[in-house]
Amino acid sequence: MQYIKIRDAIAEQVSSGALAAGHKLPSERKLAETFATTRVTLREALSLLEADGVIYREERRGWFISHCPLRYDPSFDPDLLEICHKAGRSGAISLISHQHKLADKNATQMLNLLAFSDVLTFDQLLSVDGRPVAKVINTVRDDSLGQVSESILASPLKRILIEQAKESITLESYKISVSSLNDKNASHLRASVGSPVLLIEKRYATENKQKIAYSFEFWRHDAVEVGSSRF
Amino acid sequence: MQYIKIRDAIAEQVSSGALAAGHKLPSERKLAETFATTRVTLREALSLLEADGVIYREERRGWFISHCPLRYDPSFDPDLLEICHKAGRSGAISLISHQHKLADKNATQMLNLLAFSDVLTFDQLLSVDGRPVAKVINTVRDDSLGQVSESILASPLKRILIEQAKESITLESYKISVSSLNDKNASHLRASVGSPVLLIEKRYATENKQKIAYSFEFWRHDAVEVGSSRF
DNA sequence: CAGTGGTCTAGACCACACC
DNA sequence: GTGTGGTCTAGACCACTGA
Repeated sequence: MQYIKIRDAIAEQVSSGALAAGHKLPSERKLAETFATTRVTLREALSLLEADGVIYREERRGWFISHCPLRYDPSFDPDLLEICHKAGRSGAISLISHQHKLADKNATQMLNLLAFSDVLTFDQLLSVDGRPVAKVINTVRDDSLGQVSESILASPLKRILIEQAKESITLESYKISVSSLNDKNASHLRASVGSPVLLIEKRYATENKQKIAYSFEFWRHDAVEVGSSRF
Repeated sequence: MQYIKIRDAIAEQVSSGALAAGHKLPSERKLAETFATTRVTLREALSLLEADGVIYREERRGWFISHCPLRYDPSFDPDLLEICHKAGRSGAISLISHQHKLADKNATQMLNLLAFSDVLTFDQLLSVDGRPVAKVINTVRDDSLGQVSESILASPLKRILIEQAKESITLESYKISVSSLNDKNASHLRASVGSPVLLIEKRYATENKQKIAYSFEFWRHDAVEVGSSRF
């Protein structure tokens, strides 16, 4: 199993510090030549390293050394920007798009809506040190927020709900699973279609259990690890 | 992008119910012929489906349709066997191996041990409906348990600690990340080296914060989803 | 023992990133 | 424009599974 040896050789280079976080690996053709193999086998090795979070791929740009992952405690429901700040990284959220629209089947069910209700949906991109690491798809009941300006939609959902909602709101539940990126989400994250991601789903409700909002966060899996804060 | 279409075609077959959970897909050569492509491209498509948890691979045995994932709330620290039971599935834990030994570097640090301390380590395999879905590697301070018989080591760690430890013990912290299987762990899970897994790390301590035990659970990622119980 | 999956080769063409 | 990564072909051999 040649690709195991290649993986180990590259992993060794990374952990020895010969390759620093954020640096680009040599081209696939050069690496294949270095290890006297073909690109197919080499890419097998690189995919393993990607699965382990040692390196990550940017579509058509190449392979890069991963940074230390962010720590994320879902039950505590932290502010995404605060997580970055506390880790000494520079985080930024940009608004990709937003729209008031009729709730689709999924939204109707998740928010317990009547037929023909409106929702506000907005997509965000979280970048850390300039690299897009998470795409967030938010959906909020249209009648639960006051008038919100576009600039506010580039804040973390939790912050928006706290500041704009008419009632006090808490994280009701969350779910974490492994998934893969579709076409659209992949391009925002400069990733390839089908790249593995960590999917974090969150639901918000008022104190008397009325469902208000939910979000899907698609995280590049090398960029985050989930755990209790005390860890 | 041929492999996207192949993925979608197979996913469609699965969600339509034409292929039931646990069933085996046709051989790669047959599928490749069906979709008029080569095995390399076909396997690309299958890998995507695997990443999405739609199907899973058993080493040299082929590809199978995934079951509904188990729900796992790490902060609640559920009993693995109870999770299965509640989901109407039949779960079983088997003891792979166990050993009293000198703590290695990792154990010394995780348990805050003095040099030359002993630990008890034991590896377990969790099977659901006959399929091995998680390998658990446990490490416990040697001086914290009474005499334990081998049969007890086929119980969930939490249960062992509750029943056998001299003091009362709680889950101190946990961590969840995406990882990949090494040689040994892969073979116990009938998986391939490098298969993506969900890694759940847990640490246990006494009420006065003395670290007592920790475990690494390597889950086939199609078999589990993590979330708050209220979800 | 037949067929399967695991691994690997040695190419090819294209669209895109970057210079 | 050059080189890169993304995708695909058409094979091959081996070790193992399962009948």
